[in-house]
Parts: sequence; C-alpha cells; structure tokens
Amino acid sequence: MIKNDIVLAIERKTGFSRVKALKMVELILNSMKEALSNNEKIEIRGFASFKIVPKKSGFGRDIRRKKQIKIKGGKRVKFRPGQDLKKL
Amino acid sequence: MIKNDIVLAIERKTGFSRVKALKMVELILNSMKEALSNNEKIEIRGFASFKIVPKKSGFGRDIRRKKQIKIKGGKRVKFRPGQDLKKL
DNA sequence: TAGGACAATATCGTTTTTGATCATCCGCAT
DNA sequence: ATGCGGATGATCAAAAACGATATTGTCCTA
Repeated sequence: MIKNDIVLAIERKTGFSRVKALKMVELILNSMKEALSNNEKIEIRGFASFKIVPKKSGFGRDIRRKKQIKIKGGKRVKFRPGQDLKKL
Repeated sequence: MIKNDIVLAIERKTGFSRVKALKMVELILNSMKEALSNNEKIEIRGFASFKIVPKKSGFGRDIRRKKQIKIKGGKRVKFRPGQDLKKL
C-alpha cells in the first residue's frame, strides 16, 4: 500500500476529489510529523503510539571496510503497535 | 498528541465539522490497519514504512516467578521512519 | 463528562534492531 | 508517463526491544 492507495480509499468512501482526498492525507501526516518534530509523543488508541527517545548506540559497522564506525547520538522515533496491530 | 488533536487540526484547517474530521482520521487509520491485516506493507515516502515480519517463537521471562515463559511465534509490525522522521 | 478499555512501566534473558554505505528498486510529484 | 529523490538490503557487533502480569495512568466512546 502506498499513499495513493489511501487517497483512493478516501475518494471512494467519501466522494471527495482525488486532490481533496490527498490534501486530507497530507494534513494528517503533517500533523503527526510536526508533533514529533516538537519532541511530542503521539498516542492513538487501537492503532499505535510514537515517541521520541534519545539515541545512545555508539557503534555501527562499515560493510566494505569491515570496520566499526562511530555513531553520533541524536533522536529516534520509537514505534509501539496498538492493540489492533498486535493481534493480526 | 492524541487522536483528537489531529481531528482539531483538520477541523481548523479545512472548516470541517468535528464529526466529519474524525471520520477522515478514522478512514485513513482503518485503511492502514486493513492493509497490515492483509500482510500488506505500507510505504509512504517522507513519513515511514510499515511491514509485517514473522515473529520467532522463543522464550521470555516472568518477573514475579523469575521463570522462563514460552513465547509463541506470530506476526509483528515493523516500523521504519522515513527521511523526515530521521532528521528531527 | 465519566467510566471502561487500552497503554505505560518494571524486570531479565533471548531475539531483533541499529547504523554507514552503495547499488538497485520504487514512490509520487510534475 | 517519466525522472528524481527517497527506500531497501547486506554486513557485524553492540544496544535495545520483546514477552507476561499487575498496577497506575490516560485516551476516547457513548
């Protein structure tokens, strides 16, 4: 499923134009991205929760050179599936 | 951020009623849940991708009794943040 | 608005992810 | 429909998530 599939579903179930449906999807996704940008967690019962956590891992690995690489800390988005997504 | 915050954002930016805005959010979330239920992966550039991966059955631990517990295999939703969510 | 359903937390050993990079694949805006 | 920019996969070691359960906290439907 790609973004367009969601847009088509909206279009089909609401009668909205494709452009309007796309706008809806973008609005929602942008709201979520913005919240996460502000280090805000998102919790949607029955779907999932997203939360910003500090990144602590310090080493990775370079395949080609087969050597360890330093990884600078930062932030990550931690995803936790909700109930509906746990019992698939 | 909770579901209602998204609904309010939609309401504010589109002028939709709260009920209609809620319906939009539900539609989108349900589309995604349905896709995952069908073992379909979801990929939305700039946001994230979700994919069903098999869960290996193994062992866990019961805190109270301090004993091992059997964990039956199954499916999990694997989340991978997109570019916009990686450079927060 | 209130209560019922759902999520967070803590714990420990095993399973899974992370992270850089390049080549290949593909979403999606034009 | 086409191309550009973004996503995937592979690799290895270290770091983090997962799982059951009861309790505490909170989302969200009626």
